[in-house]
Amino acid sequence: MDTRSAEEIRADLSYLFDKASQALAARMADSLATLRISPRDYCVLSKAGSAALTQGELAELALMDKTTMVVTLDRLEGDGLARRTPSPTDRRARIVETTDAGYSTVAQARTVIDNLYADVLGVLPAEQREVFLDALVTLVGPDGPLSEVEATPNAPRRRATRSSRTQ
Amino acid sequence: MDTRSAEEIRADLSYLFDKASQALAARMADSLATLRISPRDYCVLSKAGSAALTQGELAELALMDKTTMVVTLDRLEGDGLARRTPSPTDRRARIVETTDAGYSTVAQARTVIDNLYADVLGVLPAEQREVFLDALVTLVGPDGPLSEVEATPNAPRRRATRSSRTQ
DNA sequence: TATTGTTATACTCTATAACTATA
DNA sequence: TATAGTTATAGAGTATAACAATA
Repeated sequence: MDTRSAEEIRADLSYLFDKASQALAARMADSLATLRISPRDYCVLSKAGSAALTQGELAELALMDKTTMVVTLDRLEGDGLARRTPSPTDRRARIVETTDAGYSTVAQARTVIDNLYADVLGVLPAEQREVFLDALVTLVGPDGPLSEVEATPNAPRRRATRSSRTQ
Repeated sequence: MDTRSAEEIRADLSYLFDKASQALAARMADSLATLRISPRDYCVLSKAGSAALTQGELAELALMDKTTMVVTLDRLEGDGLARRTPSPTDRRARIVETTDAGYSTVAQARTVIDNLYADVLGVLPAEQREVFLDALVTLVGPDGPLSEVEATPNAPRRRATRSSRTQ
């Protein structure tokens, strides 16, 4: 797979983070697939459960676009895990509620995820595990060098006009 | 940004890895943009430099599709950083060479990346830094729980036939 | 006029299929 | 027949624009 030496790989922080992130995401998706939901479904469902939020509020909380939320809720509602109820105070808005089946799925998902994290972090001795997590929180936390996700997520994503379609 | 408590965030391994990976990728892209290249450009350019590889070999080494390599090399060649030369032994194949400008850019990029990594890891005390990197290598390494990227990268990505276009 | 949720659609990214020229 | 590189394009994901109903 990788023809580089162990030292070279250890020095490649981007590779280490990317691989860790992707591999864990893949295992997470596989695990949650047994419950017929995606990681995003879990994210939305678990956040919707407690509070009575509108779609827009939920989208903001889950850091996704409102149009992506529409698609996600369409599927969750179709699968009987969530429900859209008209807001009593604003006839434009719709409150997202988790169904009983949804609560059950979220509970099972929590167990699945806990087991996954335990399995992954279990390979590290307890002491090293704590140091590792502390370091990760330091890097990613509000004052850390990996705090911001800002800038250049992809490309401008602007709609093409006749004049901008130069490339 | 994140309304969760510090403990909740510390317990969310997916979030920590995703944010670390994305934030570092963003900083990397920003840094390399000053040299007018993308992270992928650097990856290809640095691997092409030493050996005299064909496009296909280079694509395999860089873990990308040969069609993606074509697009990448089109741009690198257009920018005068790489060159395609006919293979002396196989008239179908083309050897990828790094130009003098390409070598210069790679050298500058290495410095930029080294500085970035030093800046990021510099927030950790030396001892913690070593424990952290050891742990990361353990998790991601060949015998670790985050070794494989396998399975379900996205969706099947098969061309639609009349019968499969059910969804 | 501004905002909520929806629909339609455009843009990026990446990979599959088909093609040309060799082997 | 099989393979290297190319081109065309499909598929997935996600965001922008426009719209209807309501504030």
